[in-house]
Amino acid sequence: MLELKFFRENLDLIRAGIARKKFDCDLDAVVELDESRRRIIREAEEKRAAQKAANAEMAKLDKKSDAFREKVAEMRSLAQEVKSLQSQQAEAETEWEAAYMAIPNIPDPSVPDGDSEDDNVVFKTWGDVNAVSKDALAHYDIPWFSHYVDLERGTKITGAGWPVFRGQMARLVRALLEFFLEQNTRAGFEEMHPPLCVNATSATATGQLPDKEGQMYHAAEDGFYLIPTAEVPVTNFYRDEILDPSALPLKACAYSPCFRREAGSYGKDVRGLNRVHQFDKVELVEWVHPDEGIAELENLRTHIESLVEQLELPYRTLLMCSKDIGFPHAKQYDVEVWAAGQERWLEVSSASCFTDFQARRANIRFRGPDGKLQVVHTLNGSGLAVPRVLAAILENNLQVDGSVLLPKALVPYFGADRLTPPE
RNA sequence: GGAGAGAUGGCUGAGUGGCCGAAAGCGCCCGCCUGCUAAGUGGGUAUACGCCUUAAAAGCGUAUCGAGGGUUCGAAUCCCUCUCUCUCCGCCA
Repeated sequence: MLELKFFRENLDLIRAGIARKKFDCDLDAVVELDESRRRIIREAEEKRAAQKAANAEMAKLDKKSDAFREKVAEMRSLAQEVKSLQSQQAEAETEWEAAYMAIPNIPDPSVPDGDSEDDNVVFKTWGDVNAVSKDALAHYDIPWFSHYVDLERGTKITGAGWPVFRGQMARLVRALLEFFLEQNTRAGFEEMHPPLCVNATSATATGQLPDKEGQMYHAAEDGFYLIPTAEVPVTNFYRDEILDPSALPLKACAYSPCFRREAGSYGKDVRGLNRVHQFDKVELVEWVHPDEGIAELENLRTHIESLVEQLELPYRTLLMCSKDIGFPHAKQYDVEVWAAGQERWLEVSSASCFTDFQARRANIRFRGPDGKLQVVHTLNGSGLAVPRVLAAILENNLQVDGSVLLPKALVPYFGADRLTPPE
C-alpha cells in the first residue's frame, strides 16, 4: 500500500512506475473513488455533527417535557439521513480500499526497464560453470534418484509434486537446513520457528492477498492459508507494533516448509525437484529504517551470495527488471545456481526490498526523533531454498561411481563427505 | 468439543442509555520548587481520517472502549454474531 498523501501528490510518478512494471491498473478510477468517498465522508460527518449537537441539548432537557418530545420527532429524520449516509460511506470506503490495495508498489529508480524476464540484468557471476563434474546428469536422470526422492509414493500419499525424501537424502536436506540456519544466526539473524498457517490479515499485509490468492492452499473452514514462504508469518511478527528505533535494523531467519499450488506450471520446469508443491526454505526478513531500505538490500544480497559460495555452486545474480519484480516489490535480485546436468540456471533465492509497502499494510512503525510515527521498510530473501540447491549439488558433483561429493561446508552437518548410492 | 467468566487509553482500573475520548492512580514529557536524590507542585500526555491551509502548524469536525451488525432521537453501556483470553470438564502429542 502506498502512502495516501504520496499517491495524491505524485500521480504521474506512480503512473510511470506502474507502467514500468507493465501492470494494469486504472489510477484515474482510484482517484475518482477517493474523491467520491471524501464527498460522502464530508456530508456524513456534517450530518453527524448536527446530530451530536442536538444530542447535547437533549441531554439537558426534561425527558418528559413537550420540548423533548418535539425534539425526538424532529431528529428522527436526521437520524435516518445519518444512517443512510454512513452506510453509503462504508460502501464507498470498501470500494475505494479494494481499488487502492490493488495498486502495486512502484519500482526503485535503480531497477532497469524491461518487458520480460529476458530483460533482467546479469548483475554478477561467480564460479566456473565448466568446472563441474564431467559426469553430470540432470538430477531426475540419476539412476538412484527416484529411490532417494520418491515422487511416486508422494503422489500416492498426497498428489503430484509432493516428494518424499528418504535415507541419506532426507539427511542431506536436514544438513542444508542446519547449515543455513547456522550461517544466518551467525550473521545476526534471530532464528524463529513460525506457524505454517496464517490468517487472511497476515497474508494481506505481506501482499499475497489479494494479488496471489490462487497460489496459496486455503483451509476455508478455518480461514487459514498454508504459508507459501516464512516471509508471511515472520514479517507479520511485528504487525501493528511500534518498534524501538534504536533496535533497527531487526533481522530474523526462519526455516519452514513452503506450500505452493503453482497453478499453470508445466514441462521441464516441474520435473524432479525443480518445482514442487511443498519445499523447505530458510527465509531472511529485515525491518529497517526507511532511509536504509534500498541500501540494506545490497547487504542482504551479499550475505545470500556468501551462502551459495560456501556451497561451491557457480551462480549468477540477476537484477530483476521492472516487469519481473513482484507486486509489493520495489527492487529485487534473484540468485540462480548452475545445474550442470540440466545445463540451466535454477533460482534458489530472491532478495527484495519492499520499501514501506508491506510495512504500511502491516502497520509496523517506529517513533522518529520528532515524536512522529513513521513506517519501517521491510526486506526479505531466501537463505536458501533447499530443493534446487540440492538438485544443483547432485548434478554438479556426481561421480562416475554414482556417489555425490559434498561441499566441505556441508560435511560436518551431513557427517560424511559424500552421498552414496543406495544398497 | 461442552459449561461459565471476561475483553475499556502505554499500564492498573471506574463507568449499565444522554455534554464520556472516557474518572482516578501509575508511567512518561515540560515547567516550578528543592544541597543531591526523593518528595511536593502546575500543566501536558492516543491514533486515523475529513475540512481549512501554497505547505506545515494551529484550528474545526468525525471515528475509535476486542471485531462486525442491530435497537434508539442518542450506545463503552441494551440485543445478536464472531474473535480472543481465563476457569472447569472432555480429548490428546
